[in-house]
Amino acid sequence: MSQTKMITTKRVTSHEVAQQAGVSQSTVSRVFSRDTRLSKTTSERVMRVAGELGYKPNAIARSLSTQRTQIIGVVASYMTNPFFPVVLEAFTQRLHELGWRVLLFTAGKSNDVDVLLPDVLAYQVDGLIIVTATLSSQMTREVLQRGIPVVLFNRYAPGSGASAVSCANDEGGRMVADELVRAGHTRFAYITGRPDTSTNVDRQKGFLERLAELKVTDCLIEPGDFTYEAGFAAAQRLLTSSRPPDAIFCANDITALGALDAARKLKVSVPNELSVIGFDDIPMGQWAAYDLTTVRQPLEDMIEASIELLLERVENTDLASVLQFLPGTLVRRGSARLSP
Amino acid sequence: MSQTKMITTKRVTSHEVAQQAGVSQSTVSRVFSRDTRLSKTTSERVMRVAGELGYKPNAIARSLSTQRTQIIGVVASYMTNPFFPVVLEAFTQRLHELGWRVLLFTAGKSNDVDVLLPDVLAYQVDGLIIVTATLSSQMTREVLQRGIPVVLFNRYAPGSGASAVSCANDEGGRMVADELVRAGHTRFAYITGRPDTSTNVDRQKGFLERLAELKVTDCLIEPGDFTYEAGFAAAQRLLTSSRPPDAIFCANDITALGALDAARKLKVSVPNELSVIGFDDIPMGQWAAYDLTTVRQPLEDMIEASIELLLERVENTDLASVLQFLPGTLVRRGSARLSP
DNA sequence: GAGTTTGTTGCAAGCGTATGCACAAACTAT
DNA sequence: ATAGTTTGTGCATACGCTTGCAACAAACTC
Repeated sequence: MSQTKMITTKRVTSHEVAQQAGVSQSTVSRVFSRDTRLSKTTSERVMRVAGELGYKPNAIARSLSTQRTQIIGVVASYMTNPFFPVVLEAFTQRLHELGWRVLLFTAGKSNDVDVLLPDVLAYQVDGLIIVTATLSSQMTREVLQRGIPVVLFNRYAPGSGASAVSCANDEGGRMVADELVRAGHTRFAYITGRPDTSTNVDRQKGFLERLAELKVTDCLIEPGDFTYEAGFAAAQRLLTSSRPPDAIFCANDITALGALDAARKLKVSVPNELSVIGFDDIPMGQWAAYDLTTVRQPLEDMIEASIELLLERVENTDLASVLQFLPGTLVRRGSARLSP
Repeated sequence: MSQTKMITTKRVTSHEVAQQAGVSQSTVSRVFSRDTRLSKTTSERVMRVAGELGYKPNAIARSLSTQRTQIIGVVASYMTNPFFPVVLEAFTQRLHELGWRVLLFTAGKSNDVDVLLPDVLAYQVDGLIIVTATLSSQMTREVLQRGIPVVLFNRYAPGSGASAVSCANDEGGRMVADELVRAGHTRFAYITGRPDTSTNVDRQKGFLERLAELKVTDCLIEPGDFTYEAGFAAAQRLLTSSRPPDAIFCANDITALGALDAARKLKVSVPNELSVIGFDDIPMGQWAAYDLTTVRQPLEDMIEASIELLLERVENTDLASVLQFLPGTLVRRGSARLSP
């Protein structure tokens, strides 16, 4: 069908460079793969000719030949939560610095992760980073069986065979409980994220466990889904109830911002009448309008760890999977009362 | 060096499927490229065997053979401005639906667009979408010379040979001027974005031109850079000056949010004492804390147009480049006074 | 029943690069 | 001078797939 005459396009290949430079194609190839045992003379001549012709090695052909694409697949979505774009940008940037390319996939309403995974695999990615959603265990198995290492970021699935890097979410939840109790709060609430995520489960678990240890039993659980809107609605429900809480821990920052705006709308004074604490430490938390107290995830370290874990396993497929939890730190700002 | 024994990994190729199914390799290939003239019998048998063996066509090999990678390169950065993540997600999603993959590149401090472009090219992308930053004209030329169509999103560079899709920014600026003047404002200000972007230039130009047409000459220009922090600082400077404006037009929404927070901090009542209007219509503008009046970019249409423009040119390299401007719409919310 | 058309499938030549092996030239050591 | 070593380059094949061309059997046509 599309038999358009390709008049202009003239891809320069290593053969042409070789011919112009009076060497063999293999020599050109060796020049570009920095093969040591090449005379400076030829090397330079080839480079010069290549430059003149505008030759760039064809990464696709190289991939086919080396059985390595130097491509990492990244699955990320929910870009309306500012946490993910920042993570994505950092990953892309860092991987690029290390000589890897990023093939981006976004899960969404129409396409589940499991649905788009075959496409990921078709492109022979050397490794896979999953920032949003989780793979079905069946899919994980299929991927790992092909010898493609997987790292889950900010989530984990023990026994799946996938490695994972996550914040120590339970510990974070405990820190928040400590902080709020120490500040003298008595009536607590937790606004959840999506209930099927390890992130939400652990934050909630740590929070409630620590509260129990401190002999606090008065904690409402209000359902949310990690969004601003859910946070707003949940906080509104809580604050207009017969016995409103004086401290709210939110499953993530964006939820907390929603909660803060609900408080503002209801003229509930923060932090005098109400403390709100989030989780993530997204840039917006620092904005004057919010000044959000939160648990900071050690993003840089988490990303660095993820990449290291992944690339190690790209090099050596036999390495066992690893779960890694990095500690968060409480960042005290204006949205939560301080202990006296 | 890395001569690890690949014990587990057994990539299934079309040859193996062919052998198992008792047909030739080409037949297997034809089955997977939906070649019509194949008997149902063989077709189904091949499919069944392929399923059993877990065969997926190797996209890399296919790319090499067809001279088409089905990969679109996307350059995007500044993920802290919520506008871009949303755009990126939409692009990725839509392109995936249409059977294309996205290779993501982020420009940044260390790597300019021009620096990472060679890498983009090495992977033989079939097309290029640039969401952030602009290419140097030299680079654009080099890309286009290779027959790789380029679409600039939300920015343009006339005469570069690259197509572009953008909001009618000047018209948007004019709409804002109209709205603010009609509401009875008299002392205006514009907080700029990065001055070297078409986006900023056009919004400013339209705004000022329309003000001039309406016989308004009193408009301060305060430098910004499309960030919250710059908006906050600029608004603070403006509002604490000897003769503060009563209406501020911001180069984009995130700047406007900063301006609103500055006003809040300085106890300047919005919209009574001050109107603020942004540009983009990011989701956060709807939040209760801001309720931002703004010019909405027709994102869906812009993305659809970009993709159409790009894919057209992937099919037919000879098509001339096109600049396309889609009209924005004023979204009236609470941050700007309404006309009486 | 010979000639023609139609529908299926196989053969084989690429696509652009990497790399083991062979070999010539230039040294080093006897 | 000879044998052994090092250094630099080319040859040829492989990577997994697509696709033009040809082969062939089956189904028609007259």
